[in-house]
Amino acid sequence: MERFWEDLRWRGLIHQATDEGRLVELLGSRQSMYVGFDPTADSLHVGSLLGLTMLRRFQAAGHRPIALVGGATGMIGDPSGKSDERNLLSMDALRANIEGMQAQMGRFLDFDDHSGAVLVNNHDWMRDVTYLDFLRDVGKNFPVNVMLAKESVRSRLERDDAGISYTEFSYMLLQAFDFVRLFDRYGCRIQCGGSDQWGNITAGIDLARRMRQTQLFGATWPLLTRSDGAKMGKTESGTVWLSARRTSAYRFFQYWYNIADEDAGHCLRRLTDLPRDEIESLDAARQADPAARASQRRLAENLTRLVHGDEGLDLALAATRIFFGEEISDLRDDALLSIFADVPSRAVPRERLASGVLTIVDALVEAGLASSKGEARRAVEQGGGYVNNRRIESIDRVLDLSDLAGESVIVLRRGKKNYGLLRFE
RNA sequence: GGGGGGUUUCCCGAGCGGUCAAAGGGGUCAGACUGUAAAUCUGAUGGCAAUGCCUUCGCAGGUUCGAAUCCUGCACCCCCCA
Repeated sequence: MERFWEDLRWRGLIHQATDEGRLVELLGSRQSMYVGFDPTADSLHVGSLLGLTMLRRFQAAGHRPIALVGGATGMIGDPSGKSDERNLLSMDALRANIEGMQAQMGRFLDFDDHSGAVLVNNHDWMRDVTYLDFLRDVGKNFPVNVMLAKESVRSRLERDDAGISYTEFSYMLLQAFDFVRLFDRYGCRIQCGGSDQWGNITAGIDLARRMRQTQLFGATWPLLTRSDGAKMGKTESGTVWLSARRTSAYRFFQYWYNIADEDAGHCLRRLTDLPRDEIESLDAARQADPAARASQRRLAENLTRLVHGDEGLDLALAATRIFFGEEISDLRDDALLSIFADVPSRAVPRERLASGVLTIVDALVEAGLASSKGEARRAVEQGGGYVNNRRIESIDRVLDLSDLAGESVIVLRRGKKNYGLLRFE
């Protein structure tokens, strides 16, 4: 079992751990380990990936992973790492979010397997606890002076402009209580989380010592950051989600494919389950020939397959070839429409195409790729107009039925990456 | 309350009776280059049935063959003196 821990260390996944010697010893037998997830949206995102893959690694090593969805704590809001008081979510929104997240976790964890991954919602045990019971049983064990010393609370108290509500202040107690309950129910002795969770994790360990006279353990991974300072999993256009509905497999693939060279090694180690020797040879290849981007490709393929399956990866690869120049022909409409799922499309009567009156200039405007005919004309004259990825040579070009890329779709493009679809119905 | 300055095309900013759809810069968009990076270079940048026509220079009138440019009134902004 030391090998397992050694691997986690090598991957850079261990930031802090309580009583590491005994923890490693404990891992010599089958254990349960839990990671909590905030139900702040109806989909998990790249930020959740680390926790999911951590659970996965434990399952692969023969332990039982427990994914805890914070149905109760989500109603409160974790102040850790947050500079401002958070808005509370409605019950309905929470329920929808939890359902969405549960649906995605099956990709990462085997819930049927003998090592039985478990999904729990802390609302299930919190909803029946009365306020008075909670204060007597749990609150009694929390010295306020210790709570005030925790980083998550202190940083907020030191601000003149933010402060912290009693509600958020209490968050730590709920998460601590979760740990005790999971110990009671599953014998779970280990909790992992991002380094911002250290305070909450140790709070649970303290509580278990007082309430159950038992020793629990915790470990944190360092928060995944990008070398340029930007947050991992964010782009100019927003969060990178794990749900294909929110972020297409193609865009997900592209996010990883475009990771900076300096970040690629970290991501391979922390997020993929590729073996050490392969990662090290990718490191060497990246040094020798960065332009080949072998690391980024491997990373993108590995994660896209994990999150979107083989089908999703195939789709992303097909879309990548097309978005980077490959001519489009002989494709079916459904393939085109899923590849271009993120691209705006416009329906046009089929007669206009058949009767040979649809000029390329009109088509570009119709597809929303130019805001005026003048702009469309300019684009074509400068060589920036494409039909099915083939450059338009003449401003007099007229579209007809032979230009269809699928049964009823023509793909127009302006410049490098602005696509627009016309559907002829 | 008195005096002065300003309001220009996406932004900044020239223009001070015709040659102004309006210099220059930024941004944006294309093209080349490139590792789907950054930088760089080139071109474009009000609309349209387009050797022309229409709309645009705070708003409304006026002078003139002709106004972003001159005059009058109005609105908003800035500065100075009370």
